[in-house]
Amino acid sequence: MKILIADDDRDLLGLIAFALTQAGYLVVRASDGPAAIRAFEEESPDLVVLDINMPGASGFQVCEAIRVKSRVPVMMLTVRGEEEDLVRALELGADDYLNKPFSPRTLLARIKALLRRAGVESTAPLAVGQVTLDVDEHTVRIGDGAPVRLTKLELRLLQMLLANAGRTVHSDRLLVQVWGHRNSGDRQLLKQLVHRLRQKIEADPANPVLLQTAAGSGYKLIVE
Amino acid sequence: MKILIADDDRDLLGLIAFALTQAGYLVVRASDGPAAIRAFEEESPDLVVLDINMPGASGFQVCEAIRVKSRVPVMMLTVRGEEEDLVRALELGADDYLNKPFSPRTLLARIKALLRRAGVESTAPLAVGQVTLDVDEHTVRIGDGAPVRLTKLELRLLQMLLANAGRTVHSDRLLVQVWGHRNSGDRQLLKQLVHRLRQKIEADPANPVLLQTAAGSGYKLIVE
DNA sequence: GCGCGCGGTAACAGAACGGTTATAAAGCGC
DNA sequence: GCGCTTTATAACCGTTCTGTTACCGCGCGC
Repeated sequence: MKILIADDDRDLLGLIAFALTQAGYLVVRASDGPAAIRAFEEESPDLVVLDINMPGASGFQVCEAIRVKSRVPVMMLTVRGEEEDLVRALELGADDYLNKPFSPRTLLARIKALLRRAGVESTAPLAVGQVTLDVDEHTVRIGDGAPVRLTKLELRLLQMLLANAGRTVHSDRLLVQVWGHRNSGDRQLLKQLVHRLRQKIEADPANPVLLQTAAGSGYKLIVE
Repeated sequence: MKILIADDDRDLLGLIAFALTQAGYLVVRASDGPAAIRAFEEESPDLVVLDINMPGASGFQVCEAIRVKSRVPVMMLTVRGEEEDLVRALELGADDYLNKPFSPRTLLARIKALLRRAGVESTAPLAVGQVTLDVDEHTVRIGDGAPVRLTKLELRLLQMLLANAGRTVHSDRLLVQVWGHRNSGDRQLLKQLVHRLRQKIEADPANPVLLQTAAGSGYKLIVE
């Protein structure tokens, strides 16, 4: 699990990096905006921690640049009291924020929660009920059938449904998690993706058993 | 999603309630400490917003009372500069705080982030008396009957009635909460929706037991 | 009686929704 | 470039949902 941290305060950067490394994460550092954007593109981390106040490009700009091409979880570091900054960050697509000063323990807890929510916590083969998902290989196996190859989007969709197995996941949330945007007009994309995924994982795609529709809200994966 | 707001400033209370209602949340109000604790127990909200300075029992006491029996997310409203209040609130288990004065937009962004962080996004089935409402699945169960699918509007209506179970909800309020407008000519919409909902949840739709008419004002849900 | 307001019911049409198919555009290895 | 896979866009169809119109029955004041 790779985490990118961007902050111009070298001491703080070192402290955070130490804490995260201890916790078993791989840490990439950047100490200004442009470096952060470059590092993001080169390293494609699983999570990004951004300070708002940075030389070069502010955390806002970095967040915006990241959001254009990715839905990776972003955590913002803010100064207490700067409400407007905070709101702007959240509206730009940041997933969580943390007021300075904070304890490394708090940061770690938040990062874990964020990763869990994004469903990227474990890269190992993920098995729930009949469905066994191998994220590295981009394959699923249903029961003891042959592994089936999935595309990037199919994988992400299935990952989300698997992370919430048995519960309904709303279309809007799926749109955000899979594509990173929420234009409600893009329901067609989801329709298509679900259709294609059903062709691959359902014994009878016309009568889905695993990937069921929750009319009016979204989809859910049935496991027993 | 139900939110309890406790503040002794009626104007502020109204403003917040309006903003949150517009954003699609169900709002429960309290204007002093004891009322807040009572409301918390009766309504079991998904999130609580507490002013620190309140007559009866301070926000601290309310927060403490809530924390004894629940881990629901709590947001404190503080006056800027009162650092020790803030620290005390966080130690008592508050999850976030907001300095007065704040904009409704700020509050909304923070509440969203807090809900996300708490992972409350998927609401557990909401049960009052005979009626069990599962918002995610868009279904109700009456007693131990089979789950019945509801449409979006039916769900919203039932949600509103359930949130005010036992009390009459005025037609105008239902119109605003369900459709977002108040053209009094639109009573017919409500009539229809009530009719359709009764077909689904009443054993004998012609003689409603659960969803009763309050002649001249509105409707109410009977629970015992 | 009559007219009137109110709530309940029925019926229908347009909109919205989900599934499916077809086709275009983008990405990628060669 | 070429061919293949993946992704996006559009169109069609059947079903469900929703808004509208109309009508019925009841209570009430006149």
